[in-house]
Amino acid sequence: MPETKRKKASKKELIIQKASAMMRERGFPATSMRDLADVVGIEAASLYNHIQSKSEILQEIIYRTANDCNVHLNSLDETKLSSIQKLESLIRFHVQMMLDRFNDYTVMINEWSHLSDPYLTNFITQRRHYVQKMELIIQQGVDKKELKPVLPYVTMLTILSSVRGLEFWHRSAKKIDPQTIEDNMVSLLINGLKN
Amino acid sequence: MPETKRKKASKKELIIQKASAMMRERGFPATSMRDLADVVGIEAASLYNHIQSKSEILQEIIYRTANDCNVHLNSLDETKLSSIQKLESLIRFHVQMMLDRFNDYTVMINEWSHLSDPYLTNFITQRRHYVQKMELIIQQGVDKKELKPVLPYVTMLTILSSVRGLEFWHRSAKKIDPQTIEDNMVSLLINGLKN
DNA sequence: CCTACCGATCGGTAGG
DNA sequence: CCTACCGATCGGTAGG
Repeated sequence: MPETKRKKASKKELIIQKASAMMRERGFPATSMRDLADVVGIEAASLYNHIQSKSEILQEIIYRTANDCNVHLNSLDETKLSSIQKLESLIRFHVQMMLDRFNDYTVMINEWSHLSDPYLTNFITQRRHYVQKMELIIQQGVDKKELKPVLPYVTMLTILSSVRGLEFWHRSAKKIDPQTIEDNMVSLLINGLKN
Repeated sequence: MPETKRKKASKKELIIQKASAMMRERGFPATSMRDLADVVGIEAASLYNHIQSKSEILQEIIYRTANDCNVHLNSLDETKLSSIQKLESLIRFHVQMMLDRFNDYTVMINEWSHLSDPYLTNFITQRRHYVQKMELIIQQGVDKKELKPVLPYVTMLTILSSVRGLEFWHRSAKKIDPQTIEDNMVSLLINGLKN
């Protein structure tokens, strides 16, 4: 029955969305299924008609988000952008993920260690590949003299960490608009890299 | 009896040190007093002869670490360093905190939200003052044309976040030595700021 | 510093 | 989707 299935799917989405907000705020271990059920508006036991376990929720949030990051990074391969343009695209993409999908993105970078195997191991592998591809882009920029002779590893860390820092901005009441934040971060990081 | 007191104090230190390592790894909520007691080598109930509560351990770790940061920042007021030199000193101090006192520093920046009031409110206030002083240093550098016309808020976030990113480096098996990491981060950030 | 134990809460299941 | 409930584990205390 499509109707039933659609309703179920959307209820599952609601659960995951509320869980994402709660896990971002309190962290995975401090998020109880009873509190989650409360904000969804059902009893704790009823959650299990839509999801299999608390762990499954975390897996869904993290794997979807990680997948979107991978898709973006891979799409850069098929472009003819310069290294510096690729880096700018990466920075803008991550800033937008942090701002537009705040809960999911923050849960991914803060709570991944609470995944259980084999999902934990798989995530770590995915992330290793991701940062290696980023480092390769930076290395190519250095080789072509587009970038200063920076260490790709340190540069990659600095870029991803700076975006992560926007979590702090997001929580605060600062009245700087998102586009200004994005542009400033791009120029600060890119200026430190340009040759 | 000084002897007894000294012994007790050192046992308390041992408990806090082991707790710091465990809370860094798993987070505060996922750190159980029974697991902590195991690595200390006593029964869970015996922990309470040395500490008052699980919360007290978190408070001790965070307040000591925050205090050291405040002391360093305040010491800059009494120097005649330029804005850029002050920023470099700040970056080096935080990198060293992250590398030398990895557990404590990481617990502070990742687990502070699990403090309970009034410690939580007090910590947030302290942190707000800290970042405001940092922003003032950056603003002064902009005013004196030592720095590019960056936004102090975004710049402060970028610096602190970049240091936080070293947590990732610390966990990895990268064979870059600490001094190289520190120097690279200083040059990457300072080069992006210099006028 | 231990044994013994408390009430509360956890993730999850049975059965309807 | 609910009521009723499970065993496990939590932070912490009493008493010695």
